[in-house]
Amino acid sequence: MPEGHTIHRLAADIGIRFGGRAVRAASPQGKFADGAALIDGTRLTGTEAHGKHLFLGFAAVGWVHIHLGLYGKVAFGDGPAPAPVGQVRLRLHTGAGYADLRGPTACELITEGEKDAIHGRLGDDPLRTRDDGERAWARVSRSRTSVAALLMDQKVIAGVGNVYRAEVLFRHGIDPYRAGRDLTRAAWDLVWADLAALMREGVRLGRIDTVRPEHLPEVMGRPPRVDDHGGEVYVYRRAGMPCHVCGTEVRTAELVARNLFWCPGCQPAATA
DNA sequence: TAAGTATGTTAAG
DNA sequence: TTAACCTACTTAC
Repeated sequence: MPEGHTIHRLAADIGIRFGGRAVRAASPQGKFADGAALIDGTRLTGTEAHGKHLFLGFAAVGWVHIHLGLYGKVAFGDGPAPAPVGQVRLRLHTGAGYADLRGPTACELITEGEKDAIHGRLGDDPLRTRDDGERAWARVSRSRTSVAALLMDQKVIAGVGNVYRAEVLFRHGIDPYRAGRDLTRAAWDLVWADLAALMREGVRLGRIDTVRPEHLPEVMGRPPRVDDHGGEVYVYRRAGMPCHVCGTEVRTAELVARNLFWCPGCQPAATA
């Protein structure tokens, strides 16, 4: 689940459920027992997301910084909280509802200054209205690194993960191995705007859908995709299967320790 | 029961 | 560049 859209959605959902109220906090699993004890009973004063980082503000204490990593999850429930199931790092609850955090890479209490430092090392986030992609373009346009690697670099662009990376490159017919500096300004502007739109839709739907209406399965005569990541996509995890648009076999390769997917037909390597 | 996999990041070498 | 870490679920034996 966790690319930037998941985190922004969590910031909004936690804000709606618990914002402005005194909340009870506990760490049933024990790994965040000290932090939970400090915020327990204090008021949640704000929530924020930047890229894949989530910040829960408790003005009286500080910020809870959460990073879900690869398999972290938050589960919500209504009513009084039942006995915790599995490894619950942090449980927030009121009489009206609860949220359970499991498996995060990070769940820690930090100061305003430490939070600023995290923002400082993150790049532009397509989901933050204050970010326009200029800083990201400054990095991309000067880099010999592949655009596929740049899109995964949180210092360059924050919140894009393996799914959005693969899908946005497909949607713009960009060869993932093309160097950042070989992208045109116009191509970058389209990629940035598309990421903002796709991810905003991801926040709204709670899943990653990237297939244009004219390529939807009911139009193309193929069965709807059933995949555990939950959305309709062009190339992500479709290695060896025919491209929805041109029929070429989707390829996969490892790039910076992650699985890259692309269609060589729709995203041809530039020829000199 | 064990192994493998996952939308991620960091620290060690 | 490699390994480690966090959890739950699926697949293989």
